[in-house]
Amino acid sequence: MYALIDVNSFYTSCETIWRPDLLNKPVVVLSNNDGCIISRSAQAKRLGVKMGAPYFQQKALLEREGVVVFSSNYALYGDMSQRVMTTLEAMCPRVDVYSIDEAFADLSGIGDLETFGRAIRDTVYQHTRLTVGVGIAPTKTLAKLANHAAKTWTKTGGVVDLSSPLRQRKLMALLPVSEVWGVGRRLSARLNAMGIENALQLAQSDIGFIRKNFSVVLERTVRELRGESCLAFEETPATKQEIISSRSFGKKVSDYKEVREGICTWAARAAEKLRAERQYCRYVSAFVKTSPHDAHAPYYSNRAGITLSTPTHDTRDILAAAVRCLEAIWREGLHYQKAGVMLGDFFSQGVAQLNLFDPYAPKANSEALMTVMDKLNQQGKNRLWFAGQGITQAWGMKREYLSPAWTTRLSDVPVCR
DNA sequence: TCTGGGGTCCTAGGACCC
DNA sequence: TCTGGGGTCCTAGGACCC
Repeated sequence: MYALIDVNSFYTSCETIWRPDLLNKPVVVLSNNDGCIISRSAQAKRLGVKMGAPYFQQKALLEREGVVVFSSNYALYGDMSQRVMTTLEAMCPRVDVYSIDEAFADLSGIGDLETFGRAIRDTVYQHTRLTVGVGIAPTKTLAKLANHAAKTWTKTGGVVDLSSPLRQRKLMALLPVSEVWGVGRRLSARLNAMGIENALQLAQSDIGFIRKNFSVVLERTVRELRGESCLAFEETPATKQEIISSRSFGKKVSDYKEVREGICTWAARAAEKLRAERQYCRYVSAFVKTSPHDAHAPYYSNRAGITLSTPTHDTRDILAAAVRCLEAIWREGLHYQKAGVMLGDFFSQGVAQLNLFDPYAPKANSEALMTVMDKLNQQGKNRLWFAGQGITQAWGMKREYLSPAWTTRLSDVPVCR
């Protein structure tokens, strides 16, 4: 059984903890550049303030209703998130941190689930003054649904135990498909057109039909709704596969130098993140966009990427590559709204640097790897750093090329992240 | 005038090789 | 030069999440 624990109105709650005078007042938090509303207190929601809406569109409403507005403070939210997760980790045997304000917990071996859910709620509140909702169910997708119910219906006291299939069906019949985790706007529209309107109908639809008309992703969702666990519990965070650093300019920019400056700043930031991950990258790309909202000018969005011959984490290399990309996509006379840098194709430093064989040969065979492993074991060097997709990618190899024999062998080696 | 900043996964289609 | 199928690899784009 899983629990999904998530903090109510996380960003606004973080702000109001330090401002008791704002308790029970309408409060919102804005995105970078004060562009959009990304968090609302319960009172702000009640006033009809929309999630994700541009600030300038809601400004009149906010002023009229006396809503208190904060710019975002990610350092604070990160810190508060840490405290919540630490509390959860102390209470639950295994915790899968899903985002800054939510985590799945494995509840196997716990007797009274609902009582335990309340204990989580109370303890997190004592430690952080933040209120969480707890949804309990046999799969992640159902736990999400239970959590939604816990938040929507106050009489639940913020905890919903959905272990019984009967209760699962009852709840699903009440919820529109759009509330299901993994079903967004587009999918909802398509499902509705086929007569699938609530979560229960989705759960009872034919797997083959879903697979044929949609994708394996939605198939997994359907199975999860039926109580078949398809999404793995991930205690250790997966290594990143790409790093993005980007920002809106907050105004229209047409000067090449100004855009280039932005690209350089973000390239440097991306390189920092890369080093913090102890990774090296081979792929560097830059992108620019004009405003998609401007009705008078045509929309332009482009990106270009370069694959370097050697993986690097050096700011200068990454910056130079990003500027070369920018030169390829730059168009004179446009008003740019946003630009950024993306890094990918990660490698890790480690065995590859022993030069026992060409680390980037695409089809290096598993025999060679076995030799490397043996040598490492002999030398007592059993600490490796793996890349994005584990060691397969560190060597520029595909998983298919690996024999099961040495995959097993690998599991004996401690992995450092 | 002002419209976030990250991420993930999957699929289709083109290039290329045999 | 024509024809064609099968396979791999890569990229772009779509959809979703918070």
